Amino acid sequence: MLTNAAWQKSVNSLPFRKIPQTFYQQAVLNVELKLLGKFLVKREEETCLVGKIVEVEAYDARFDEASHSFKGKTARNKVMFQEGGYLYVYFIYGNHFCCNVVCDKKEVGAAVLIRGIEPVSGIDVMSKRRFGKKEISAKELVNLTNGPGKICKAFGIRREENGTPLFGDTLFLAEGEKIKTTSIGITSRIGIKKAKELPWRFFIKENTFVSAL
DNA sequence: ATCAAGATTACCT
DNA sequence: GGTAATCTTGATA
Repeated sequence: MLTNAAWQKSVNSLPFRKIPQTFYQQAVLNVELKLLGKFLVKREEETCLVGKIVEVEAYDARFDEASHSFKGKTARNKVMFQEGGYLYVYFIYGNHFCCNVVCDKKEVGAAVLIRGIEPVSGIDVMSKRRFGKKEISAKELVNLTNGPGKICKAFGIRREENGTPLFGDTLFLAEGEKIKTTSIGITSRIGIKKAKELPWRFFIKENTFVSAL
């Protein structure tokens, strides 16, 4: 186990520029658009897991019946009502965790679901968690993090990570690739029954780690 | 106390 | 393309 000072030093020496909390405190659709191409970074004891965000969906308490926050604050969704910059993690279908980036001001109740990630570093750790082995086939690789539940499994994001500040040192977002407007696809969101008409799913076109067309 | 729904995934034909 | 698995949550009584 690293000492606190050594930990701090190793975090600061990473080749990633951490996104400040103020970034998250703007309108959810603005944040959502800029999330594409950024890196999700998770520091663990032995490794550093990194992945590029390639698919996202916005949810908003104010005009969006599909959002967990639509009917107001509850024990489950209260993190969504904090000011932007925290991770909202929920458990679904008795099996899976999904993670969201909380946006906008306090009490707004808006967040962006991370649906697709292109693995960059720590792939053997992700593989072990998803498939129980470090070596995986090409077919397994494309299935590693191309869905919200798969991402949380691979990155080890569970109940304990709910409410984690994204401006801390263990789990954060970092500057990534600039994505051209022309290579961004926009559709309605996946897997919901209400508010299907809202075109709030953004993804990087042609990227293999997008969960669906 | 009971119950139905759910921001998914894996596996089947 | 279809569906079973699995259990937490929030609503209702």
